[in-house]
Amino acid sequence: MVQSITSTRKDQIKEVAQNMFRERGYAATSMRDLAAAIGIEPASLYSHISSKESLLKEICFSIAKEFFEAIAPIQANDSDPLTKLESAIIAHVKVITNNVDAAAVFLHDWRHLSGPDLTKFKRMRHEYESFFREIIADGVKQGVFRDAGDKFMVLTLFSALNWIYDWYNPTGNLNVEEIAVKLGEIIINGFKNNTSS
Amino acid sequence: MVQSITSTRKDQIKEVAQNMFRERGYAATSMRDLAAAIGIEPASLYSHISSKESLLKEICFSIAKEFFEAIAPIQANDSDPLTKLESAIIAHVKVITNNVDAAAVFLHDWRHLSGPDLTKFKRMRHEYESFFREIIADGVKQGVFRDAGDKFMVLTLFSALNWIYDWYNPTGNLNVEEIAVKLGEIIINGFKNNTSS
DNA sequence: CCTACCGATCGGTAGG
DNA sequence: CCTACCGATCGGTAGG
Repeated sequence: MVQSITSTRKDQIKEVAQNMFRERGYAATSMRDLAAAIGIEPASLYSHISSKESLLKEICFSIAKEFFEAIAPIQANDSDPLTKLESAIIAHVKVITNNVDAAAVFLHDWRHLSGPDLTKFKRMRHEYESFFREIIADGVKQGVFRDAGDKFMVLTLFSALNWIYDWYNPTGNLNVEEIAVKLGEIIINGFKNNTSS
Repeated sequence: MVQSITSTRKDQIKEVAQNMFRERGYAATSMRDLAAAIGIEPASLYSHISSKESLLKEICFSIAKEFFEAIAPIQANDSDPLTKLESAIIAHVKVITNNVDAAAVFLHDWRHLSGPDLTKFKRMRHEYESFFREIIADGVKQGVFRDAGDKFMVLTLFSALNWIYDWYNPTGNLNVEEIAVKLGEIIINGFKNNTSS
């Protein structure tokens, strides 16, 4: 019913959809649920979007863009693997905590994309992960990180980072910066090669 | 069509359901999909189960039971927090990797439980997490773990562990034991208080 | 375990 | 953005 001043109706649909998709899942959210939450008739949604899946597509790809933009400055920069990984972790965590709903949809409901969108999504995700994998591989090569296998380490890294949306509470007593830094510390400490220290 | 010798039709339904729920999600899996995969008519499913949700319930609670059984011997034992956490992590990871499908359903689709089952599920999960939280709190108190806040640490711990179902491949080149131990090492190393070393 | 079927709900369209 | 509506599919039951 109430529409914020800066957002169009389409943005509002996207926001409400993100929230409902996160809470109930894409498949379990009907267009009727969505319309009711916004306060319009179900059929009216189609004046702004072309299909339920197109809505999912937009959510997934716009948050993907945020992830890439967040790591771009780090990619450009040529610091050591440790500093680089630390910045990348913080950047990644910030994107998630600043967009919990969209991040949850991105991390789960992408499965419901189909055809070329699904293919494109997987390609992007792989590219994104490669950035982290390379930093880790460099760190291992330079002896700063223990060698647990870079593939395994990336998986562990994203495992630790990607579950945040499940428990992060924007109104809780930990702020984004604190979470990002603390989480980064724990993981990096876990990766560090301290057999030699 | 083909029914394994040791399992009843009901077990078979449960197994196929676990797999389909994991792959497509509970809401996106229809009883018709399930019946087709088994090779019987949709209506015939109801000779063995009472409803779609009861199937979800059985999956969620039987894996919950496995989690509790896995940590029971560790609970009984009174070793130091470090050893205890290590064993608990390994036990937890083993349950997940030995039951990837059920674990995925347990970790995600429990949301679709309702009424008293949902309440009971949440209570059990909280109890399970408390076991880990206490070990961590002890470790922090004794100075073996850094103090990042035990609530935050448990969240980080489960974040790192619970995503495994998403990438673990039973036919891959890492076996369960290796994954469990390596993952445990990384996390515990991350928790360790090495400012004093 | 099957045939036959139910009411409810789904995503989406036509036409204004 | 709404009214009116479509064909398809849903979980599940009756009765054998």
